[in-house]
Parts: sequence; C-alpha cells; structure tokens
Amino acid sequence: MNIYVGNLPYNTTDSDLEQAFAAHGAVDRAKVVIDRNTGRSRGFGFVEMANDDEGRAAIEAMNGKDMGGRALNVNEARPRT
DNA sequence: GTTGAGCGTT
Repeated sequence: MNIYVGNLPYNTTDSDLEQAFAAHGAVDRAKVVIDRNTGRSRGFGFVEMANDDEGRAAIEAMNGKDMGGRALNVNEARPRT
C-alpha cells in the first residue's frame, strides 16, 4: 500500500513521517519529498505500508489530522511517473 | 506552498 501525504509542514522529515504513521500500522518506508533545486521540502511525502488493511486504516486515521499546524491530506498515492 | 531521485548506477 503506497500512501501520499500532502500539506506537510516544511520542517517534516522522513522519520517524522514514519513515526506519525507507525502509530496506525507497520511502516515499510517513509519519504518526504525534497525539492532537488532548493533542498527544501516540497510539502508532501509518501508512506509505504506493508499491509493493505493497515494502509487503508492509516489513511482514514491520518487524513485531516493536524501536524505542525497543517491539516494533512492523505490518500492512496498515484503511480510514480 | 499537493503525487518522490538520479543518471558518476537503485
């Protein structure tokens, strides 16, 4: 299960993201997308959950949740292009 | 501030 997490605070790190989702299921990998040209967060990231059911549950649990003052936008990720 | 990198190699 691959999950898109949008509207992240710019100070969010990979481990912050992993820890936020670990409370709702086993996180296989978590990555905050960094803009290659600026070295800053792009304000979104991805979380891969080993289990589909945990992934769905984590999306439901985390979508709209407040993190660092921003309401997260969480949904299943589109395939990477 | 919304859907990943790098390319000299995962």
